[in-house]
Amino acid sequence: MADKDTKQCILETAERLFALHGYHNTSLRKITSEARVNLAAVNYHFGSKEALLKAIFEHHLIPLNRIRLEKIEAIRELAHREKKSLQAADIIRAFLEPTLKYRDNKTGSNYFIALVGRAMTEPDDTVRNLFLHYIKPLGALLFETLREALPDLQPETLYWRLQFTAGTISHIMRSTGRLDMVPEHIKPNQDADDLIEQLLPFLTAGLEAP
Amino acid sequence: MADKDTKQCILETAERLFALHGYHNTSLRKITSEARVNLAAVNYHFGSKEALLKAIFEHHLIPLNRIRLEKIEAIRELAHREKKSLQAADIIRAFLEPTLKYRDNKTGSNYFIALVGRAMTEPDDTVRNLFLHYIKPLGALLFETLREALPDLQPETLYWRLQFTAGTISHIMRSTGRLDMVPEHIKPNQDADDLIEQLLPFLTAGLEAP
DNA sequence: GACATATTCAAACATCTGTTTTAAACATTT
DNA sequence: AAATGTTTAAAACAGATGTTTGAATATGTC
Repeated sequence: MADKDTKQCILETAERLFALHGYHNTSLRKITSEARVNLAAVNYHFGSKEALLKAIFEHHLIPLNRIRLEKIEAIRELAHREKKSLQAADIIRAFLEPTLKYRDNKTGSNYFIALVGRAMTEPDDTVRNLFLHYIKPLGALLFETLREALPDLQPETLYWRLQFTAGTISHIMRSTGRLDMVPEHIKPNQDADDLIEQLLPFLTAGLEAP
Repeated sequence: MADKDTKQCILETAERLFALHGYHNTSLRKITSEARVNLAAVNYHFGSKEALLKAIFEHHLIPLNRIRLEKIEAIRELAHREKKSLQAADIIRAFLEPTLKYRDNKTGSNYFIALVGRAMTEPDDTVRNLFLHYIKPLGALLFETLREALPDLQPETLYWRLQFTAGTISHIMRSTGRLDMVPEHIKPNQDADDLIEQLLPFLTAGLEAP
């Protein structure tokens, strides 16, 4: 870590620590000591702790969001072009696949997805507002597109079901290791592909429920 | 607030502030100034900030958990006695109803449910471990009971679907006011009864999905 | 009333937080 | 080689945090 340049070191360490322990429970001293750089380096390179978080967000979320937007739009246009009806399962998959596979890539940024999963639930405005800024357009597109796929659903019902879906997905994103709360004797697979195959039937059935 | 006894004042104020802003973002000074008591009163009456949180948890969660356990057991026994098959919807309802209706009661402890919803996602061990201590037996019972209701499901699949369910429910519990992220023009109803009628079909369909 | 106990209060404590400062080291260009 | 801009380093700053202290006040008991 020490041989790479300081800025990148800070970025990667902060990303990991923010994801594991949350934004507020991670002090600049923890970051800099673990990254083996000087404390003042954060304020020098990024300006402030908040700006560091923003840098992390933009670094990952802008490209990730572009992929997700494109995939959803593609599904939509394909259905329009072929005059077929939009499938809720396809829409959800278009959102889930880039998200969960992002966690499995080897670029050393495996922790980012957990950080985003956390961002949604952070009680503090700093993190949540930053997150909302990037996610709102995607939420709106998802709503619109699902509205086409499920035209019989009341808008209020779709609103709720999208909320429920968001709750499920953020919960899964947040959890890096083992999920407590339920039995110990089960060792579930957490690979992106397996997880998607578990999530899709659950969410699709929920969204399409009578 | 000032006329009631100090201990109760602290308890209620802390409960509300913890629920609204999280455990770590709520300082003892915020609590005591809003409750109009002296700063030292918390440590005098409860011993520490953590012990205060524990007192809040025990005050609500022990009776609430007893109700939820009894309801689930009742559903189970009823099905056994009448030789009917257990319904996933009934089990989920037995859990949801006491939980969400707890939020609507007038005892002035409307904020507790949000606090519990938050507890699950807190990055810090203090809060999460405390919460897990109280919730684990209930999680185990839910797993067992749902296993009976859905005997065709692989245990791993049920594990995941219970996780997804937990994500949805905690997300809903956490949100006191309006949920951001999706369209502004929709004004959903948040009453316990309406919410349950929205949640039940979604979760049941998800759990029973092929 | 007088004593003992329980509670409140203001002040201080030690520690941690993000940030700033000042000087030194390094690199690059002139 | 001197000058300039960039990066690191140690120290200090100002503010917030949970907790403790010791005196003052209230409450209850004989």
